[in-house]
Amino acid sequence: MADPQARLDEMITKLKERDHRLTPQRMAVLKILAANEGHPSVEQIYERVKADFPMTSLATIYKTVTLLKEMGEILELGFSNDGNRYDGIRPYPHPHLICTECKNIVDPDVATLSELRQEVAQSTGYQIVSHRLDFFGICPQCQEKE
Amino acid sequence: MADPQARLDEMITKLKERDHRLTPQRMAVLKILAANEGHPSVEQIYERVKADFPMTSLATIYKTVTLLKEMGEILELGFSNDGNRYDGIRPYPHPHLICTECKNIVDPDVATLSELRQEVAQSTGYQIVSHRLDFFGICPQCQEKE
DNA sequence: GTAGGTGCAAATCGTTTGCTGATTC
DNA sequence: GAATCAGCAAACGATTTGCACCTAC
Repeated sequence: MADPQARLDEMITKLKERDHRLTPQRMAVLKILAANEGHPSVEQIYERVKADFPMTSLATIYKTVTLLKEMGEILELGFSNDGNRYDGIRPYPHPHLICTECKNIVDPDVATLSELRQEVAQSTGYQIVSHRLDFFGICPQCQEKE
Repeated sequence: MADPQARLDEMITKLKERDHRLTPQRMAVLKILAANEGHPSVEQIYERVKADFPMTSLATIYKTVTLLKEMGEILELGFSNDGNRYDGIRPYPHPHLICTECKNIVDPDVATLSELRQEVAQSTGYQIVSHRLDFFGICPQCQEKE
């Protein structure tokens, strides 16, 4: 499930099932989201798409991202300050590790997470639907720079 | 540490130490944050303060909240959609449980959380500075309404 | 008296929306 | 050919800022 090409094909299939069209711009956005390098922001996607299609507008990126989000094909990491970030390769809740210096985002392995959800559900009576777990820190590269 | 009055006194002390003043509006904001009922938003604080001081402006609420945030006396829960929410009684990272229906926020007890941080730090080499853990679900009251 | 605070209005920034003309299927 | 999409500009909502007046200390 971490194969960008397979993920891209899957997204394309899902779009066609819903009678959505594959324009060159949209294709470029899909590729970037499926690659998921550093969990890009809309602005970053925009810059990369403009390299191939200089006419592209920000609104188009937003529209495609919103569509994929509604389809559940990408995971949105919302931030109240900076812009939101997106994960197109693992569109389900999972922990993230965010470098506060370079703003890169990676996926750490966390073994004991599902226990946490159960623990909270049992002790509170809530019906847990989703979760969000972010760790903030300084990545090894940025530590060296200091 | 969950005593609103003690927390209020502590905030007042911290403000005076920094040569900040205690205006009636600011006092009202502090009280609401120290009570921490449901982790209020700026808008909610504004509405409650206006009950006592109708002249109060939103900007003043924002300025006080920003000041307290910078002083580390309140915890900000940023949300990219809805407005941010604040915790004035436990101004350090801890898990939250958010009802997606009524938007209320409570603090669940989670035992195994500190292990998680260590696990991530060790396996990634990051210097973990902070974290954020949110669970989204439907609270018992809202479950009954359905 | 003075540093700091308040209230107002305007500015900001990420995101959304309305519309018109173009494009995919 | 028709439904969908792209691009542009205007609208939006939460938050911030600039500034003149005010007030706690």
